[in-house]
Amino acid sequence: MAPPEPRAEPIDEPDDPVEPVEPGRVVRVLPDPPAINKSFDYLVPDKLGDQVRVGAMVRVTLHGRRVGGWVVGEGVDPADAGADGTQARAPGSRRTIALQPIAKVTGWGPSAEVIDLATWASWRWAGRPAHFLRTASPDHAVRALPAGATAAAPVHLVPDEVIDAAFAAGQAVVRLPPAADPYPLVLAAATRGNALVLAPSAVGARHLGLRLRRAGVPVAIMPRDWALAAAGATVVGSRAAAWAPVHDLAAVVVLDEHDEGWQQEQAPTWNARDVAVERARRAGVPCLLVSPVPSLEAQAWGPLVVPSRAEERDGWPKVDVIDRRDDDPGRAGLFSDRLVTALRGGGRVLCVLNRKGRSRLMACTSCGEVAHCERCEASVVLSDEGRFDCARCGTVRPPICLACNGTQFKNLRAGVTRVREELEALANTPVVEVTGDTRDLELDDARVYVGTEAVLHQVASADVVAFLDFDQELLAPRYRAAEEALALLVRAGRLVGGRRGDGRVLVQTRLPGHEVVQAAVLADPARASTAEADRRALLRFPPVTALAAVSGASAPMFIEGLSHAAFAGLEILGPSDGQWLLRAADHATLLDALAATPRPPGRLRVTVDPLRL
DNA sequence: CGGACAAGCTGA
DNA sequence: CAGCTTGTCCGG
Repeated sequence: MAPPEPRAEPIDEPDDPVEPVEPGRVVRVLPDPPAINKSFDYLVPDKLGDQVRVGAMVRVTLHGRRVGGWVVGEGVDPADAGADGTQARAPGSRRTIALQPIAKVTGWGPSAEVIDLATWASWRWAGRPAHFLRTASPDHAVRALPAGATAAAPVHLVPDEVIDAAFAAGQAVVRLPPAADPYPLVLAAATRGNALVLAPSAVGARHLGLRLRRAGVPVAIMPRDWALAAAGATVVGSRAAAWAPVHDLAAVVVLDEHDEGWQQEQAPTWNARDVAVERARRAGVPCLLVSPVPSLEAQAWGPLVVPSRAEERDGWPKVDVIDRRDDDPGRAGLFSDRLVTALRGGGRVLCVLNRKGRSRLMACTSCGEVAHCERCEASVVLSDEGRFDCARCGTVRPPICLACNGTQFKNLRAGVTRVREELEALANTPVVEVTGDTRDLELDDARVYVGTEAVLHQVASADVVAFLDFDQELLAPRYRAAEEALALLVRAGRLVGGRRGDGRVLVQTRLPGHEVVQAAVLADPARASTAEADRRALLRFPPVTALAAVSGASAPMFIEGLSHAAFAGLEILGPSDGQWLLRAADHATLLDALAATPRPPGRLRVTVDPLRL
């Protein structure tokens, strides 16, 4: 033996060599580093016996080092080892394993229900269970749960046939217009027991929670009140709260279901709305998805409950459409007379100009029509070969105006900084520029703002919201562009209020007849969604199909394995820019194929339900 | 993840 | 062939 060199760090491990284990409680632990995609069995020391249960967060020794983990199973028989789902123990190998004891119990963690949900999510978004369990875990160790909150105090509930219809359906998509207050619906859910209520922004969720609390409802506001949520209360939060513990789940409500923020941007691209829906399904409790502009996904999921025509109309803003085809397609295009009047009118004006991305728009010099794809309506760009290329569906056509057969086109674009200066001159007042990374400094000083859509998030209210170039939203080369554009109008509508007030939304466009514009003008979202549903069906985009994008260094090998197995109903498209696209008629076909294909080592990025292609 | 160990690359 | 880098495997 080498001379005992003093160890740099004294690790206390008195019971080093574990002897062949006699009876005792054994639990299965999933280590916390997501890369260890495997669970292991551990012994429960007697003194920890009362704290170790499924969902407990523990620390264990793995390969000589301490890692955190979750107890995901109990009462396992160590004889039938091979602890994980991915790889069964080699047949014939009968080796007994010297089990290590659990080193420490950190505290409470996600419940068995949420652990099962994480297993489902790892299939649904091709991710690691540890990733979801991390999201589902408290940010500080929870040693003990507080006393469970008692039943809600009596609350005055406004009888409302929309609410009744929604809950009667068990699962429903509730279409409430932008200016409508969803609070009565949330309150109705909370009076049924411990509800899970999700709102897209943390601030909005907090306000909602405080409002419920004032009404006497016991409320846990996530992520701070994790322990209270686990003990029993109505749980309110934003995206991560889809994973909150809820003691005796009675109902699920997702507000602004259409919001793209529900989906996580990096893989696994899980969607909180879909997690909430699955949760409600598993618990057998009512689930309501609320939105002024229900997504096609939601509409494919559940029945639509709609308020009266009059109520819905009142909840949409007055929308003025300004047809820019009448303008000189050159410089004056961004500043219509109507806009100038609004700028000089005295109220607070927000001007929205999304200059993100490289979207170059071409307009016909003779008639002003924006060059767009004849197949899918997206804007097209002039390729080096002198043809129009559609970035969305790939259709190529000769550069001829679809409206007047003109062959001359002008490149339209404007920098936001110059626009700010011009607005300042036109309005004769200081104009503040707001972008994604603007801090909320002297924001309320100004009367006129200009910026990307961030301006709609950072300013609380306005008299006028003007979209300087709405075509950029309508024609963006993303397959969800129409839904995203309508969502912007919803946001604008909330800032200016319903049509009984004085607020207005100005839409400058060369496509005044576009169904998204018409949907807002007529307060009828169905106009947009029926047109969009047809287009998606034609192009075989979700929700008619299910998609996944595969990229990264080891993508070629993964794709090879996938195509070798020749899964029925799975299409493999690409590669384009090093990215493959997988398409199937439904998620089950797509995800079962992904799950059945071994992952090669190396970087592999699988994006299920990509928002852009 | 991170340690163990095996298989390759380099240098004299 | 030592000595080091790079890769693959595996953990209870």
